[in-house]
Amino acid sequence: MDEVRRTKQRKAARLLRSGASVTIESVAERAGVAPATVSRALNHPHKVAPETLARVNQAIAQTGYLPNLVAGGLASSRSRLFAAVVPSIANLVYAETIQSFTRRVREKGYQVVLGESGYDSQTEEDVVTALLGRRPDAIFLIGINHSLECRRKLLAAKIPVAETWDITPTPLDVVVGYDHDKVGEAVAEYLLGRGHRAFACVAASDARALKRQAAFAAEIVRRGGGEVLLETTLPGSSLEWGRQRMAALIEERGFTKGAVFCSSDFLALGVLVEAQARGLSVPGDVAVMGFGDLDFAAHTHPAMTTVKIDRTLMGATAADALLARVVDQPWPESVVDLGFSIVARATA
Amino acid sequence: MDEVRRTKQRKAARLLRSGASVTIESVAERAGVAPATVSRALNHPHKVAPETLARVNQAIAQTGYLPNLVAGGLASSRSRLFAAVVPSIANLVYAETIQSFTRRVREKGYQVVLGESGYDSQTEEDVVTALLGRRPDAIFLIGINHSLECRRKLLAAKIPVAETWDITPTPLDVVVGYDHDKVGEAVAEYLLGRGHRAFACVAASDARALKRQAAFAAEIVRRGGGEVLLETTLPGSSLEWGRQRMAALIEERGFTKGAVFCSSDFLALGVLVEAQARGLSVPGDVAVMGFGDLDFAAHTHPAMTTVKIDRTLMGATAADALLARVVDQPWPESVVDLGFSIVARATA
DNA sequence: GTGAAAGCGCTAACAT
DNA sequence: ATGTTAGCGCTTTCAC
Repeated sequence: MDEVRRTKQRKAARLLRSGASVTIESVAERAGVAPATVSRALNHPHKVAPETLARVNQAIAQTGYLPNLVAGGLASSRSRLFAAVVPSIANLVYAETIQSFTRRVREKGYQVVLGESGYDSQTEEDVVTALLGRRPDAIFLIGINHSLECRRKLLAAKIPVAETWDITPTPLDVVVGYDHDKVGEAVAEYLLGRGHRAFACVAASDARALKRQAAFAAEIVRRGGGEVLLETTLPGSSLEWGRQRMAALIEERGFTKGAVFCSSDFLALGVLVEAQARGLSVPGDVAVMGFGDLDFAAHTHPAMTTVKIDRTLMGATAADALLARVVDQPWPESVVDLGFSIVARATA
Repeated sequence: MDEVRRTKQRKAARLLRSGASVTIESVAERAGVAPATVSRALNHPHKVAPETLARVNQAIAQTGYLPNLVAGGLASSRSRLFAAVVPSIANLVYAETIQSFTRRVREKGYQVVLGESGYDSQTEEDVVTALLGRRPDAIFLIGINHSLECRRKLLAAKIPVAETWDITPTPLDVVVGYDHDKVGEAVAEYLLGRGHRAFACVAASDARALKRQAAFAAEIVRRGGGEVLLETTLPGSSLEWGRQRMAALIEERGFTKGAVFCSSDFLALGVLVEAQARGLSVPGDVAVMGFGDLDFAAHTHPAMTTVKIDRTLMGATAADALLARVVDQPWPESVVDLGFSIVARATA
């Protein structure tokens, strides 16, 4: 008895300190029902009598009760949290993917914890590990290259995993993306078809951009287009680096006539600006091709020819796949190829 | 006894189904200590004997134990989670703020749940409410305009709140940003000082951009610069809208000589492109001024004159303020004015 | 349809 | 320095 009293005292002290936050118990008392009924009213309203439901909802409104999802998550082993890790939040293409992903899962009552890998697989592993501690119901990743240890941890977590922005026959779970080799080849074919005879390729040094670059160069060679001048930048992408690499192409390699394929629209915009600033005409002297079809691509001057990737659909599809798996609904495909398309505009 | 057995059976069944995830208890058994000791080894290593610590760490490594932060959060009433809500994730300026915020809090072992308000205060309220259910230890917001109900809920949550990207003498808690009125005035002064005699201002219709626009126009008038042609776009910012508004300025308002102040660098880039596409010289005919000093601004052609905002510092400072408050360390200032600076380059 | 009871996996006094 | 104990606030059988 004495012990019980002491416990109550401690509890009271804590509540006082924490501002006596309202719990399911206080709502239950007010509504004259058991806590379990309040829980049901919230999570399975159809399992509760209409009038009881009304009383509970009234009590909730009166108290301003906000269910504690941490407690709920622990009790139900469903955190209603999805984890997402991207190379960089400040890269528009990933930001847009995250945006559509976040919106879609939010519609279903899930929230997103965000992590950033900085294009580094060790960091990715660390971030993934940290996020898994939050026991997310599913996880969203960019790319298919993860450290062995990272893959192991992901598998051990036994949750749905979506890999995106690439494609592979052997995904960890679901993969939704497109084929970078095919992009490189398609661009090579397109540029050759436009009659260009000299080629360069400026790519950021991240795994996927380099894959496109390699495939592009190989295909140009295979089709008799000759050697491709290769330039790379740090991962990420910026107008500045595009200008820089184009300047190098012109000054160090004498490239003033031909087509340049860039691994991102920002890089391509830089190449375009640098060419124009030096008095070269685009596409007359140099043709420029971007990648991504970001918002601005259609509105540069001249309008940018690029490769369109549906980033929004990619985020939404990954979300749908994870959502389906989380509730054990069928989601037959484990490999979703969203493809890409070449958008022919004026720069190439 | 029978009951105990039934319980154990249920537990066993669950573990089997869930893959028998390793808990603090299994680690404790393996290390030959009590669960509390494992907890201490993890959270207060200095409170544990070196050799015990070693045994525990070994057991952790052997089992691949990953502490359940959900359970930990519930037990300690510290979720080690920060919430962040921004108008749009796909807007570079917010993405960069989130990036520096996320990085800084991660260093201290916190994670970030992300929400998006879509520039709408009702949506903001909904998102904030949902995130508060996760019992974050602190929350990061953009702007100082929140619905009354939203403010109420924020206050009721009794957690540190950082408002950013604006300044006010009456923040909910801490505010770190800069003064939009002063920006408008400073730009007016700058442009007048450069000898311009006709003015336009293209602004996205979000609260802060409109504040800058109004202050700019008022200051131009006050200093005898005449009426300012005002154009607005939807919230957000894009090159496309910049071109569009500039086209309207030229065609509908006959604006072919003067200075245009834009509420973002993307908008300014659009204005620049449109002017150049129409054969107007920049800054000869039209001067263009942006806002934000995004990466690309220094590398457009001509280089863009703009207003520099330290987005990275803003995110990091907000993070520091919240981190300090969460651990009850002193953080004296409740209003942090990061200021801004005009970066005079070639377009204006 | 509703209530009682038993945890979810961890932390934090408290006792030793 | 370590173990014991009592919850954190909720969900979920299981009875009724």
